Amino acid sequence: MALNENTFIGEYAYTIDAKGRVNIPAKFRQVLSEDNEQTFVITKGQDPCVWVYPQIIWQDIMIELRSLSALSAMNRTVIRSTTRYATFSTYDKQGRIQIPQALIDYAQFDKDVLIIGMVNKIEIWNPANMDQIDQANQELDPAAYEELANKIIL
Amino acid sequence: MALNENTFIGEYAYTIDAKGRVNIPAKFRQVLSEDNEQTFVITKGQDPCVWVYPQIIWQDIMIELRSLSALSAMNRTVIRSTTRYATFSTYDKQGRIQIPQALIDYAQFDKDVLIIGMVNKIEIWNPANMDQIDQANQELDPAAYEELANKIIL
DNA sequence: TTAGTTTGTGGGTAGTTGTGGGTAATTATC
DNA sequence: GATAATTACCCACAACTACCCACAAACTAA
Repeated sequence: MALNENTFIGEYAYTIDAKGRVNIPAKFRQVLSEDNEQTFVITKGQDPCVWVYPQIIWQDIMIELRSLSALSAMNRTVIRSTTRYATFSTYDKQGRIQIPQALIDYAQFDKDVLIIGMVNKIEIWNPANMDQIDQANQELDPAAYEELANKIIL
Repeated sequence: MALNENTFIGEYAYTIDAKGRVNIPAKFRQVLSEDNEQTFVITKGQDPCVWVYPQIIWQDIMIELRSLSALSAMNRTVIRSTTRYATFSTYDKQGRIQIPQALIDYAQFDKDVLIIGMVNKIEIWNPANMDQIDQANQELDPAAYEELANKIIL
């Protein structure tokens, strides 16, 4: 795999139009591997946002989910929540994907959206929700956050 | 890896032009390893400055981030805050990279900038901020200096 | 010193990108 | 099966970006 294939980083302020279409940032389209065939899987995020996977990555997620035992109620919940809202979507000639209405409602999209590269997937947020949630997560356990961040930042 | 590959030292006074472009010092370009493909990752520094990684070094950060499960809210926050302000940037024929507007604002760049080699990454400062912050940091905790002495021989 | 090369800085132009909207095809509803 | 609603595909355009050329200053070598 080429150096940065299917690796998404950065933040982009875009809009969602009346038809529920959102542009995939050009930089994200450029790092998509060929075998993705311009197709993403759009699903519900764990946070109040929308997750968008390249279909190649999604296949790996499916394999992982398959390996989870269905005996655990927790496992079943995880499988259900990631699978339930998932749809395939190929972007149009302008590079836009269509967000299903159910997810627009869930993530409370109005017009402006924030698109964030999350390495192996893409998050789409209502900007108003973003900072609020992120802040709250960080304050859950500042010490643990600090430790983890220090381990990663070079 | 050759001895001085991707190792940046020294300080350079350059300017940022109206289009937000900054020159990468020739000496820095010369020590870049081939596999960097003339590409850097530009992101927000911990101090009020801009950090620039060769993409090879950034790759290590990405590997760490990929290993974090998205089921943990804390992990998601760490990934988000790490990648949010980051962009890939290949330098142009004149050896310049483009600094995103958000980072120009954050680091308060006007026209003059100070470029500092930080061994495995590069820092870009507004010269006015530089002295001030550096001074403050040194006075922060003399004891911490002593502690560091046990780990590093200068 | 002088000529040739490299380096830093500025700006013009063509192509790309984000966004809006129109029309035809498809699907759903009665 | 007819009509309405939705979706897919196409075109248009302003704003932005990448790429190219130019040039002066700094450096290098003879």
